[in-house]
Amino acid sequence: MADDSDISAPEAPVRRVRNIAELAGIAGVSAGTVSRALADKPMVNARTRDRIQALARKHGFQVNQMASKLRRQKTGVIAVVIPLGHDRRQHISDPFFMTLLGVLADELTERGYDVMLSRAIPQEDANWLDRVVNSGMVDGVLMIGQSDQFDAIEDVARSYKPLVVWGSNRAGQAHCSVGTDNFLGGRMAAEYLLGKGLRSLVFLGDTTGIEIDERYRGAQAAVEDFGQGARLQHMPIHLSIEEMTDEIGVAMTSLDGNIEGAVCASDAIAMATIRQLHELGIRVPADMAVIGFDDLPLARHSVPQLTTIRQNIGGGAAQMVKRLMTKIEGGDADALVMPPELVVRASA
Amino acid sequence: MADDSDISAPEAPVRRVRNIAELAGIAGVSAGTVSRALADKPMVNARTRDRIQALARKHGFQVNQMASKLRRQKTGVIAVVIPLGHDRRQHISDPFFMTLLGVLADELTERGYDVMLSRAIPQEDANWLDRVVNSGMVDGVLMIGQSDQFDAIEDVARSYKPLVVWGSNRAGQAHCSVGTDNFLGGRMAAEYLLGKGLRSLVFLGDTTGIEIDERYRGAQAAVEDFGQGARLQHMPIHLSIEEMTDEIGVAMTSLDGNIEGAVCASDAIAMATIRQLHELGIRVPADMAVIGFDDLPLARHSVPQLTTIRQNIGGGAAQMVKRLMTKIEGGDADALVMPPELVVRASA
DNA sequence: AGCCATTCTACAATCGATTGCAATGTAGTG
DNA sequence: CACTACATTGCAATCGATTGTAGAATGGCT
Repeated sequence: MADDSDISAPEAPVRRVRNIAELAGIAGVSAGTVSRALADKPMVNARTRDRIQALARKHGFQVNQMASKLRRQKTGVIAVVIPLGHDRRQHISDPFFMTLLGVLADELTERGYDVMLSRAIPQEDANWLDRVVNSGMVDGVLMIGQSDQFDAIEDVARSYKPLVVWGSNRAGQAHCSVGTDNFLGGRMAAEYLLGKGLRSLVFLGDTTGIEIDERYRGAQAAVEDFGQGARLQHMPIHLSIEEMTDEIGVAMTSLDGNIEGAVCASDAIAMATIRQLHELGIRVPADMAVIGFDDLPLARHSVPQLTTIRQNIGGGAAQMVKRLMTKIEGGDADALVMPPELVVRASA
Repeated sequence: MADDSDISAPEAPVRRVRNIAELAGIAGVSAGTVSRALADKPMVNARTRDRIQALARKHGFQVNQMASKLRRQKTGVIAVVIPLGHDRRQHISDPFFMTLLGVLADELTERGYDVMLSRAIPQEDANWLDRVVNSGMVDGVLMIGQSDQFDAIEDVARSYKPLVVWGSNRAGQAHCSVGTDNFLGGRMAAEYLLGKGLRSLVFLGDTTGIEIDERYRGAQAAVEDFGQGARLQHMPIHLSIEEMTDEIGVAMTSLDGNIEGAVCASDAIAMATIRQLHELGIRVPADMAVIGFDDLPLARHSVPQLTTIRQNIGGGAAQMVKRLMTKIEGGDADALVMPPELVVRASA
């Protein structure tokens, strides 16, 4: 009977309700009751609850998350941060970032969390991580890659629990990481090429970031162990697509002797390489074998399809989120090092 | 002299300060002064300001964003939402989404905004958009694609100003959109193939979403206008990479007669198509021409490189953000329809 | 009717930062 | 010395929702 819309026209423009107090006024109850009703607390009478919820719908009312989160000291937001440490021109749209981000976002939204995206540039902002962590905006932090910020991450991780990082695991490190055994992956890639009888190899990738450095050292180890005159040259290739393409072109023409196989630090590099070789009239894999790293969805879309070292991105993302959840709940979680897997397709 | 760290060990563990009041206590001033000092307000004495800022740094103090945002009624957060209306299995990691998201994120972080990522599934949640808009969590909303939610978007846009959508523009629509002339793009793609003497074409893409539907209708118009026995078949292909691949395989073998050219609704579809054709021993472009849509970065990485209809994603993203900013400041912004551009590479 | 147990609801404190206004202090001037 | 002007700082209200607790209302029972 206090419901005015029954009297006025059915399509009457309902006044926009901005806060709980107003809605409480309309419903003739107190703000506390409205809050409990909207939260489906059992304490409030079922009839009042339904009435209030209907009223809220009718007036298009949504509780103000800012206020709610402040009061409850819980935000329901997870930050996904991408440190662009060693290669600041690397774009956030890097295909590996994007792929992992996509899977993480799916996983998190499914659990009712919102995702906040942060791009961090350590050179410009020394306590980049602190800023995210202590902003009071997020319940936890997922990080994609360690870049060259291992120590900075360690610092924060010692006092901040809900943090999980995609990347390498060094013995005794404080932060919880989920990632692939990069050294083994690099080794597998090189061994595969060596096993095919190729002796003159090149590693394409910039080794400032620790993950790629480990891949390189793995490949090196494989070549050294193999002996028999096998050798591995090294060309640092940046990760931004624009730079990458030219650098690879230069690399291909400036290398020593006749290269038979390329171990690439990522699928993106591998694809750019294949394309450059194609333009130089060098056939893959007949004239040169190319092996990638990551096994991104697009690895299957190249021609020839990419032979690559697979990281289990989907499984890894799920594990990152799972570990983060237990950490948010106060538990502890250990690091996860997943075995890489050789995926033989057509490029090597 | 009140500074205890000068007396105790240099690496003394400093107590973690959680709020302004605590820091104010340490500094011997009031909370208000601390707030002003940290915000660099000119009102506070330079010496006190520096002292307080130093203290804040030392104790690793960051103002609580939740509280700050609540008080200031401004969040500094922009939501980027992706409606998965017609194709819920479409993954958030779709390459077009990811590419646009990447550019948007770069653009927004540069302006000091944080980015909140939302995946919306209209079937499961009728007022998905309302929820984002009225959560009090964001200052504005950017939407990637309209999917089949044109009306829902219109509804919200009528009362909610700071909303900009990537997608099509229909005469008289209420929401501000930035996008490509999809009809013209589809037409250009088909005309290009027709101009090469190809007569039997197929359009690959599901037309439930309005953008792709317009591309299809553009291609149709081109074929009809051309006459001379040219014809266009249609195969709906879903957008998730997993489904796509099989569907294309089926499509290629079940189509009527000898297809000479494929107009693809996206680069992702085009690349999957090229690969499938490669496996069937059909050469591109010698046996069949394939033209994509989008010109994603990866279009240059396929072999052969993709001929495609270019959408100006970078420019469009910049325009979306610019329009959103003027809308946030209370201004008005009109829609932008960008001309597509034919990029001829090697696949057609 | 009277009493107890049970359910609901209202009140008020709280989360942490911001900001208008009042109050204090200091310097400058006649 | 008195008084004004200005620079700083403190006080307290406020943003909007949540929640412990006290008290009111209801129902059942003797």
